[in-house]
Amino acid sequence: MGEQVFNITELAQEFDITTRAIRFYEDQGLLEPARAGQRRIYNRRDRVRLMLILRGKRIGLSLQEIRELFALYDAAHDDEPQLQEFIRILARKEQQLLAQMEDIKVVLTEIGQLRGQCEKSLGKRGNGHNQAKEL
Amino acid sequence: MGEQVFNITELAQEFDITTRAIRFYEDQGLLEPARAGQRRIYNRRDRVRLMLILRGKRIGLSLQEIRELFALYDAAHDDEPQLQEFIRILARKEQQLLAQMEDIKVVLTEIGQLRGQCEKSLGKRGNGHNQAKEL
DNA sequence: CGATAACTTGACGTTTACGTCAACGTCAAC
DNA sequence: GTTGACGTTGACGTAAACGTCAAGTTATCG
Repeated sequence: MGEQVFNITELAQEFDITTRAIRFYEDQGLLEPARAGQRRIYNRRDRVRLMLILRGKRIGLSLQEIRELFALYDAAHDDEPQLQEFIRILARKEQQLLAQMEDIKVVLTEIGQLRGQCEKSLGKRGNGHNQAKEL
Repeated sequence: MGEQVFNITELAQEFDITTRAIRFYEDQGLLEPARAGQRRIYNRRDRVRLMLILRGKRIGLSLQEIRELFALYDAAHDDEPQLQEFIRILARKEQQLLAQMEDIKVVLTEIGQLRGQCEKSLGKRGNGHNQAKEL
């Protein structure tokens, strides 16, 4: 009934990051793996944390923000002011994410239009001087 | 019939950035405003460029990527290989953006769930030891 | 036992995107 | 004419997120 564990290179390979990055996250207080001697041993919970870190990064959170969210989440279960603060942070981030999604939609639309234009001008080649609007 | 122009502080205020940032974008080859003596004069086209720069940043493009896209867009009208490259870059970025939107959706969903939990535990207070699942 | 591989802890270097002076130019207002 | 307000060009500083050695430790294989 031994719990499943991982070493640092396994995690690095699984998530396609460097071991240096993983140690850096630990330096920043985002991970606290157990040790066997001086070597780091990661359990499933550590692995989940790492996944959360990486997803946080993908949506534009800084490591500091991720750490704050971890800390608040840990504290939020029995401290009401912390819990309120947690909710506020989440709401604020939600607004940022929604705004970002709007930007992304706009850009995707424009990409589609531009690609349409490109392929058209590839088809009827040789006109060479499309009027470039305003950019 | 003089064209509408702006100076650097006007643009800085309008877009809530510093003049330093605007000059930095020029250093990086993203803007080329006219000059009146040594002072910079921005026209509507410069202003649109600045808007594009800022939107590019908001969706996670580096200044270098933005510059490349500008350059490719400029060249793409009469150079077919450039145009193909342009399309490839746009397609790649589109995939990144779609993946990012997926991440954002997941996080927004979780934020909603967490907020629900928070408000519930605020209502029926005093149980103090919610089982924190896996985080 | 020695070699090799994998891991460890510093320590310093790097890139991006500006911030922050310093020192100077210029133009209108007093 | 000088005093601000605003603008300019360097030059150096900074924070985030690692990369890149260097030098030592531990485990394992033959």
